[in-house]
Amino acid sequence: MVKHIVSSVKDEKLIEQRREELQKGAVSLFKQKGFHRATTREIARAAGFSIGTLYEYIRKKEDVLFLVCDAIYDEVKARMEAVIDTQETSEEALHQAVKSYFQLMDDMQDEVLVLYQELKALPKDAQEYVLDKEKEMVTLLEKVIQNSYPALSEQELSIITNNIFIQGQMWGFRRWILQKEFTLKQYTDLQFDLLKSQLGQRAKNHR
Amino acid sequence: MVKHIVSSVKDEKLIEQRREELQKGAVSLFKQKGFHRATTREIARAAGFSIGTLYEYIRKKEDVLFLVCDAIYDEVKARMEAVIDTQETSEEALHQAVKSYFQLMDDMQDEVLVLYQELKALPKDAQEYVLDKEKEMVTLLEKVIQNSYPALSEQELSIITNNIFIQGQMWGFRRWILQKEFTLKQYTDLQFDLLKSQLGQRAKNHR
Amino acid sequence: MVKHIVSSVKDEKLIEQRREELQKGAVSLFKQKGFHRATTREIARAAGFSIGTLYEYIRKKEDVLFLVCDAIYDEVKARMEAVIDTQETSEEALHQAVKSYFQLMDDMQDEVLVLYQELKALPKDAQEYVLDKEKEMVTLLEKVIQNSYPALSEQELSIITNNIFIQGQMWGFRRWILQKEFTLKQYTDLQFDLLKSQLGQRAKNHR
Amino acid sequence: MVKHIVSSVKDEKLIEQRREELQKGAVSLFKQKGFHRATTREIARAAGFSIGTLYEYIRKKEDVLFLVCDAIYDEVKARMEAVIDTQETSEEALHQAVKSYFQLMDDMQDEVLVLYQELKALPKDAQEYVLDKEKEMVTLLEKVIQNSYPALSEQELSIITNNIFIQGQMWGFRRWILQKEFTLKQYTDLQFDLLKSQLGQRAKNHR
DNA sequence: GATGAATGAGGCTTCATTCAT
DNA sequence: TATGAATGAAGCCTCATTCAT
Repeated sequence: MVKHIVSSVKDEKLIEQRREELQKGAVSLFKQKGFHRATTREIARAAGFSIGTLYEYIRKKEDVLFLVCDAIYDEVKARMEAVIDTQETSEEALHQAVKSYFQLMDDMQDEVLVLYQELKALPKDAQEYVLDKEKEMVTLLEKVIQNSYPALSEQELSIITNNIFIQGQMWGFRRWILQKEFTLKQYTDLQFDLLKSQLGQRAKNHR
Repeated sequence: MVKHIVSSVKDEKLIEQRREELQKGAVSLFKQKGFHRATTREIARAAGFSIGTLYEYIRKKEDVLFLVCDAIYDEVKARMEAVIDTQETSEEALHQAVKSYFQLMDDMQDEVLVLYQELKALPKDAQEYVLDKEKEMVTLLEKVIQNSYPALSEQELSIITNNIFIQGQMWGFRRWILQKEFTLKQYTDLQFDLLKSQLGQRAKNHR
Repeated sequence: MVKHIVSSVKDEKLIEQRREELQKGAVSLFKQKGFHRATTREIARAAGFSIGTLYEYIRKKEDVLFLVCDAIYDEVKARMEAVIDTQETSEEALHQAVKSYFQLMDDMQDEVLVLYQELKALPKDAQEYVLDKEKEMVTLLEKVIQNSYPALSEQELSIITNNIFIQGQMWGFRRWILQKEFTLKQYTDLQFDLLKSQLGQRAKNHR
Repeated sequence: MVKHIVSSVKDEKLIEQRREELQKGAVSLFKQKGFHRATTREIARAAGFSIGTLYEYIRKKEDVLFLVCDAIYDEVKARMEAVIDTQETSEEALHQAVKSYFQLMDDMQDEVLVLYQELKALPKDAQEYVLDKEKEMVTLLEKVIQNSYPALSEQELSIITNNIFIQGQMWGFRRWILQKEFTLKQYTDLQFDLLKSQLGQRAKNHR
């Protein structure tokens, strides 16, 4: 459970449950109107409770945003961990990972969009807290790449991972252009091909 | 001049001038607080005139955002055109273009950030108008790449261009991670190296 | 027991007990923040029970104020009666009475302050009920003065008594000025001296 | 003009004027319902402007209370100064002063009541600021008394002045009892008589 | 009897926009 | 054309009170 946000309700189980309802509702609301345009009353209604009850579980409207961002990252991360094997060392494992990651980004485009748009509306400390979670996700990808191509220099590994990571996010974020030109499969295959060119090259160089 | 935004002032010269003051002020304001948190009064003050005068040159607060986004894209585009040679066909020309583009994204990180954050706050039609300008920028990069590597398939060209375009924007947008690990030069060199791996490979394949 | 406030609890003993806890907590709370700024939740907590339980013993927040004012007057009155002898007729008895009364006002400054500040927040009928208790206290003082100086006219007696009564209350209420200039003993002695001048004079006149 | 409260309006004259309207309306409102029960909208309406305009001249609801308290003290003080001659040394001058002061307290009972009830709702620093004004009023009375009875010790002078000051305020504050028993004239005459007894006595003692 | 989660009316305050000067 | 005072809709949040457990 998120320790950072104070609730006036005592029952921890209930807090967990209500906050989940809250996130669900809020994400779908923020997708439509964004955080700033959503009113607290709308947020409450979207979550299925009254404005009074909303404020039993948060202190400020901002807290909802934090909850949402936090939950999105948690879900993304959980699903990445479920789907990505950090032990395997084959090129095929990397292929799998990239496909899974891109699929995940496709599934969660709206959530990722919310993240991109609203993260900066959080107070600095909350931003950092949330971005730390992002780093863990990047690290996950990084491991997989390193397993398959252990010869990469630190910087090469880092920049390649970042590129992949970003390309996944952009699939949803720049859907207005990318999804017009490519299907997800095409996008995935093309990017993986390009990735292999880079990695193949690097592997040689470092041998 | 932007035709989309109505002003009650008649003198076109004046409109041009005032709107430039307006953009300048607004960008620096939006950098700090974002569009939603900036009040119209603050916008007016940042531009150096009164709230009443502000409303002589715009109709709604949203108009300011449009003006700003539009101006940013115009500036980015102008500077790209100034710096990128779409005639040259050498690999070196591409290298120059990438370096220049990344340098530009470094110069204008704050503006790009504003764009990323606030574009979605515009009404749909304004969004499209502005994104069309972005497409032109992408097209510019695309031409340079194609000049140097004419053998690329349409999709390869498109995705590679998009990747480069995005990597430039992310340099500023994800500065909290990228600029901790890399200097701009390192980032540029590494990305260009990776790009060459891809292009070299492709070039061969298609020959 | 106070008949005016309805409780949903049947057990009279319990009511008595809970209400005492309630008063104790509320007075100390009202001292700090005043009635209006104190929330019912804070009142409940200060009394040591839950918000639900609070509402078993009162009907409205206002009831708490009534309970508190009522209790304060009861305590003041009880302590005055314990300490003031209405039988004695000597000047010394009056001296004793004044000293005791001032001492009491010193002891209960905070309570008196609450009374002064919040009494007007009660509904009219409750105000009257409570002020009747105050009158009894004034009457007590009046008796003592009359015992010692039976020659005073009705109006003289009344005004002198009121003055003493007020001077006692003001010791606490205007502590920010009086308690900077005087110790309680000095204040008491000075006021008693002044009182004697008046009474001595009056006594002569009426003989 | 009160420097302590910020206004977003620039025209100082206007501020002065609007704030006066504000005080007038607010006092009469606070008389009826007290500060806490009066809503900001009621305050605005009582002053004759909209809620938006109200907030052009104050920052917080509390500011209204400050404005009101400050204005009351200013008026009381101005009227005392207009009516009390601090040069004269005759007993008659003192008589005049007391009569005028009591008359003033009669005229301004409601205002004084507001002061008594709500002063504690102000932030500490505002309280001090306002109470300093009260001290000046006490000082005024003190001078008159000292002029007529220069022989009084410092403490005697101080306590006697305080008593008079308080008796004036109480005439309005405890009207429910005092104004039932006395007319203003009676109250004034009786209190002045008592005062003379004290002063006469003291004068002798110190001669 | 005791608890505390749920409720929603209503309070305070902000701020985009208008309009008289 | 420029100004800035005026407006009020609408947002955020609190808190007295209720009621199911």
